[in-house]
Amino acid sequence: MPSKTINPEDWLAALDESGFRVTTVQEILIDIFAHSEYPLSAEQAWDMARQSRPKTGRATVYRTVEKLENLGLIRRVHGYQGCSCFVPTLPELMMLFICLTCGRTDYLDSQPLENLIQHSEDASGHHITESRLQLFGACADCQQNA
Amino acid sequence: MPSKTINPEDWLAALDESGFRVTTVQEILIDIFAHSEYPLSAEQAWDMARQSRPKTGRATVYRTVEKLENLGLIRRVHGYQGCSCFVPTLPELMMLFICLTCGRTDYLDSQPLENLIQHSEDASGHHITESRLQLFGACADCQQNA
DNA sequence: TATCTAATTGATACATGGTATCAATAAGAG
DNA sequence: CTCTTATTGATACCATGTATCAATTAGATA
Repeated sequence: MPSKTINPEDWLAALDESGFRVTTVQEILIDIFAHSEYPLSAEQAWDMARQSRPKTGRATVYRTVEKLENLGLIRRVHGYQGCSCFVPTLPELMMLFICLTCGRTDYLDSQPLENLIQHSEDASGHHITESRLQLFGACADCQQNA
Repeated sequence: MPSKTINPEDWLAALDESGFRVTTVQEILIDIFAHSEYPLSAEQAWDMARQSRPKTGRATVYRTVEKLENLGLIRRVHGYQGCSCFVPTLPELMMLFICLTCGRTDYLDSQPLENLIQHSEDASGHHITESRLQLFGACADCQQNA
């Protein structure tokens, strides 16, 4: 089972190493995304950021979300309620599962996906450089409580 | 290798069977989507529809696209240039490959995906009811012409 | 610590993609 | 052919995201 630990310190270090400044707003947003169990939109993140820092600007949040996405720290969720939410990226390539009942996300071992890609490349002749897989359904907990 | 034939007649029949009226605009749009090699946005479809019927309204196109999506005749592509384009749905569940060079789509056999889902269900305890997989890269043709 | 410079920010205006409204039109059942 | 109502087009509207630009602030340097 893959590790599911996310460390905000590492994100700040990644910002720094990429030549960006470490600012208050970015610290707040990193903390928000790193600790959320649910996918968050920029708009939701803005609401949450203003709870701890009311004058936070909307554009700043959108810019920071874009920056975090470009750095690979968060990734976009292509869900059933649109495609504007983000979850933390885990170090290894992992498949994302989203529970349609409680909304929580889980990361699954991606070895089967790597096998699938290899197989599909061989069968089709295409060279596959990127993949995007998401799984939806009822998580183990929600099945029990149904 | 799965069949890749799309028949506009079947789409019109599907509209009819679902209790919708078969109108000129919908015929035009069905023809556009059924014959496009590339994913099309509602906006692009609107432009194309107006070439054969200039007074076609924008809202009508958006409504028709939504209807076709709800009927399962077209499906949304979650691509790198946004998530607002659609491709025809093929009868069987198939994995979508999109060439990042020429933009064309290809449908691959989805048996490996079904195996993957089965495996992930067993390993995680989640009940998976929906999946969304897209593959990106260079198609066989574009590799040769590179 | 004080100074300096450019990255970052917030406010605003703007652009894009999509939806609600509603009178006019047209599909298709009788 | 008539009638009912789904569908349409025009318009206004909304939501999400982006460009602009003066003000602020991180953090390097003195």
